[in-house]
Amino acid sequence: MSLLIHPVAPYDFSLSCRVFSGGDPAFRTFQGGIFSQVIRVGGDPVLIRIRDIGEDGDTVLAVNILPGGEECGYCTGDVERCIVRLLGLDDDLKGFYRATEADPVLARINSALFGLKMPSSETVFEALVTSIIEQQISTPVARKIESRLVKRFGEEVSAAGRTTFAYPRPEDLADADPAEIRGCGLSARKGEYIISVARMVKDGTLDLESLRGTGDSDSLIRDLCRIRGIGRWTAEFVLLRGLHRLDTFPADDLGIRRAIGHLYCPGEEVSPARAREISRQWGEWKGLAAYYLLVADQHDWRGAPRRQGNQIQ
DNA sequence: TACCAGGTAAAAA
DNA sequence: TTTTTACATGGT
Repeated sequence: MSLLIHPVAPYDFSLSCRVFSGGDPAFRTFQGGIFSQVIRVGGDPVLIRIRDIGEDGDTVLAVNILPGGEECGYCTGDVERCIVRLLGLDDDLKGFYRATEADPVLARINSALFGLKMPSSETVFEALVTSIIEQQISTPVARKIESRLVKRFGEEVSAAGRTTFAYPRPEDLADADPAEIRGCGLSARKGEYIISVARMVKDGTLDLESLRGTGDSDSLIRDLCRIRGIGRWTAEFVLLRGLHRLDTFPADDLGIRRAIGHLYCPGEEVSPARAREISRQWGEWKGLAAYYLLVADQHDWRGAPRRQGNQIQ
């Protein structure tokens, strides 16, 4: 099975997927121009592989879906909607570029990273688990731990001669043995947070998906912070990655403050308050601006990454 | 070898 | 009320 998707221009597929290169092929990766990940369609896990077959700067995405036999009951429309959300294909970057052109630092970055869109997680729950894993530890370490968690608790899909895994659902983690989560490299404490959130979602106490499109970002952050294990930093990343709220600016984040330091005030320590102050000029696009700054900082303008393996998603 | 890294909740002061 | 402390792993 296959389908074609035409993203809203401008969109640079290869640049936008670079964040996934180095990812575990058993879970999600970008390798040889192909993005691959297991997603759920109608509850069933399928492996999707995406490449850009557009010509003359026009981006057209060809999606290969496995398994692809007639007996597979999925609807390609659902697959398309999922991918559009996953890669942010409907986002219109022109509005962002216009809103930030007065900032000379960002204006330069925007032209270097023209067509970069911010991806999202498939579910809000996934964004929450990822963000809990990333608390305090470095990104490369977090990715390794997450990869172990996915392979241990995610549903397996065998296709194209490879074994891949869907991201664990709440029901996959709700009754997990804490020792096994601990065995993936998480602290016992983070394991408690994850199991407790998974149970609340499973038994219906907490409906994370219903947060989409409801309420202003500040009240969503306040609501999420009531959950044990979720502080402001985690809540803001859930909004950014899980709800694709491009106005959310995680000012407490060390990486963002470091990027602002490098790009706006070299040699200076940037406090969260100072970071917030600088972000004010980006209005409703603060979150996407932060993403651009992180990518620019990591890739050292337009060359090789500054630090190998240090990636955002 | 230590020490630090996209934090958080609980303990101690 | 505000300030420490423990936590996990892997890179430097």
